[in-house]
Amino acid sequence: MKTILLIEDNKDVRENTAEILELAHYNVVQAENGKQGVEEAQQHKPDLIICDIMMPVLDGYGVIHLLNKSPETASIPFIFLTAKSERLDFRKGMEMGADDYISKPFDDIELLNAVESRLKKNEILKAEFSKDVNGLNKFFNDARKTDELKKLSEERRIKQFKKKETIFNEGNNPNFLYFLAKGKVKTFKAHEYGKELITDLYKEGDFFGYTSLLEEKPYTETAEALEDSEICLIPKDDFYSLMYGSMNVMKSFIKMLSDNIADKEKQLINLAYSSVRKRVADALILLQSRYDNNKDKSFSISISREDLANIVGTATESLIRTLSDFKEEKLVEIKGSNITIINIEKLKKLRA
Amino acid sequence: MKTILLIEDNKDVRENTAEILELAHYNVVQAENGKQGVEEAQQHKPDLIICDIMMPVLDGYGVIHLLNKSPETASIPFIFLTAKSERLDFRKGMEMGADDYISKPFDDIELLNAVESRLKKNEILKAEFSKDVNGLNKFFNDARKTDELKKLSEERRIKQFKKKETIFNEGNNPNFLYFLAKGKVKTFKAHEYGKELITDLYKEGDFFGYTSLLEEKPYTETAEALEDSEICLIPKDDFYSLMYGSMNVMKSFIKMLSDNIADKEKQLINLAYSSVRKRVADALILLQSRYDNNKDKSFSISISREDLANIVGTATESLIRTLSDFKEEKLVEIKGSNITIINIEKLKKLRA
DNA sequence: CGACCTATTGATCGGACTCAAGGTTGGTGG
DNA sequence: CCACCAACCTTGAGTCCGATCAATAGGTCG
Repeated sequence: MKTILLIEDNKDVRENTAEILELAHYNVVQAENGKQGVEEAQQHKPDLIICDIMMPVLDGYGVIHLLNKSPETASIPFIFLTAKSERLDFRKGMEMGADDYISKPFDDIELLNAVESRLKKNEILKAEFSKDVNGLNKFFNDARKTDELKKLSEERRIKQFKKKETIFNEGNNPNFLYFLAKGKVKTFKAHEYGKELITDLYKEGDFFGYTSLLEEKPYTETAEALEDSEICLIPKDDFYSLMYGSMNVMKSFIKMLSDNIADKEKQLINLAYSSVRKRVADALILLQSRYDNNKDKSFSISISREDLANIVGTATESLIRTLSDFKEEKLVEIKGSNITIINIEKLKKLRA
Repeated sequence: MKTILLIEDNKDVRENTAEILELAHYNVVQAENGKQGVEEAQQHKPDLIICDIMMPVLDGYGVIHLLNKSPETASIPFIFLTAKSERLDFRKGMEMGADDYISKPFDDIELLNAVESRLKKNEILKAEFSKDVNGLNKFFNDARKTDELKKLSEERRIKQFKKKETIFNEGNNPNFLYFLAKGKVKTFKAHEYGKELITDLYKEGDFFGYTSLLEEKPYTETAEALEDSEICLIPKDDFYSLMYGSMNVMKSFIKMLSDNIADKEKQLINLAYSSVRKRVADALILLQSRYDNNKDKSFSISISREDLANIVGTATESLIRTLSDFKEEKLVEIKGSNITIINIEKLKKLRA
């Protein structure tokens, strides 16, 4: 059940409004002034806040300003309630980050509509889009379902790519966001002849190619299918209108990008100071975490030695020698190009 | 002179409004329907758009939707003009990314106020916050000047840090955004005893420590003063309210973070496949680009060999040998801990 | 001026790269 | 269905870059 925090100094209005909301099966927390409201918000983490503007002690603007100070409360949908439907008020409220506006007097329908549409919008974004790329994907998937743009997704071009086929090239100008419907894809940067460094690996359900769209610059990497794949090309315009259409979407992106930076920095220090042996262990664990879906059984993957070497950032031969060592130490099993991880725990200890 | 695009189908209203704006010394481009308006927007790149909602051919919502499709036009401030001050309209408009709302009939003052406040807000952000950290800094500086939060900046704590003093530690929880008023600072990740990798270098006027704030996680790196420094500690709440307060700020951040990722990826491939010699050349160029202010004279910097080695990601001795080579090749001059770059061109060729 | 830190040079060692060759695997066409 | 080819995997030997250890020289700060 959703919790709504209602901040309103007029007792009649407050109780009336609360009643309407409660009849619609919301859990309502009431506060009779701004200061109390802020405290309740911090304590209860409501799903939505409805707040009067003119109040003693601390007015509505003050409330939103204080709540914006912490990321936790800043992302709670915020609806202003005001007696005078004056434009100036409204403008100030919107600038400070309110999501909606209801002017008194209002009827039940109007109130509930605003509340519901706001909650629904936020729902999409709630599913913690932080950790990793998966977050982004979930976000896109969900967004597509509800967004008005969904009609566009139906016109999406689906293209087939053969194993080893190039999807986009370093230096090209980005025109699409890519969605991997089926298969596996790698993105890499080329150095000299034959030397690549794989910057990312994608699996079914992943989106890729968005960093260059965000930078509005040519691709700095090349994408290639690791196996036969089906890929949807989503016009960049759709991506942009989705991106720039909502503050919450942007928040998710900022978080995701920061995480990405942290990852790369970790990778940097490993490349600088860790031995190939450690880095190979790391790469195997990365593969497992990315491609393993039933965590119960032991994980195996078919990957070319060259690709694996390019993840680690070493020569193919060096990689193979390390893998052979791992085999002797009974950490992995090898059958052709297929690698099975037997002892993930030992591998994890090894990489540190 | 600022250019304003006015999209309005009613001839009287349009010409009247245009006249008001022209009297206020704006350059006004007129369009009499949505379709034409979009074309004009793409062609003229106006500084602001005022647009009616109800229009034949293509209505105001259609206009904003189309403009949002391209980053160039998406960032132009957008003001809706509407006859009916209905909440539903307004709500829809705001959701689609309009920045403000003016309802007809309006008087001169109201119109001009809205226009000016919007232009001013955008001004702050216009200065291309892309390329590098400098962008961020400029942004913060400008933002501080105009933002209502400026009063808070006066209560900021200024702290003195001695050379080699730690500012924050890996694993600590972030509570501040740091502003380097004077001195030099490095951030680095530690690996084993004595092995560090410098992830960033800051100079006077730079902000740092924001990635961990964005991630809302403990620091993944340590910050240390390279020389005696003066640093302002800005409470994280202030940072958050600034961040989450505006869509444009967030856009700048997204761009900046994407650029940062691209940088790190470049660094990654260098660490993986380039020789120490190349990487040293690269590091010297980095130092020059970061710390050189009068580009005419040859650039010199005083930096410990250990720190330089930690930028490159190599052992101190290896770095020194390479530096000695460079000295013999007349690329640099060395006096104690002071390094002067003599031939930057050759260095640049070398690093590739 | 002495203690301590930093820079430099030398010698040695080892990890990882390169080149080379032989073994496997899988796919294709006869 | 088999033979053959190409691509890939694996192992070996040699080499070199860069790390490490050690010792000395140069600077700096109290």
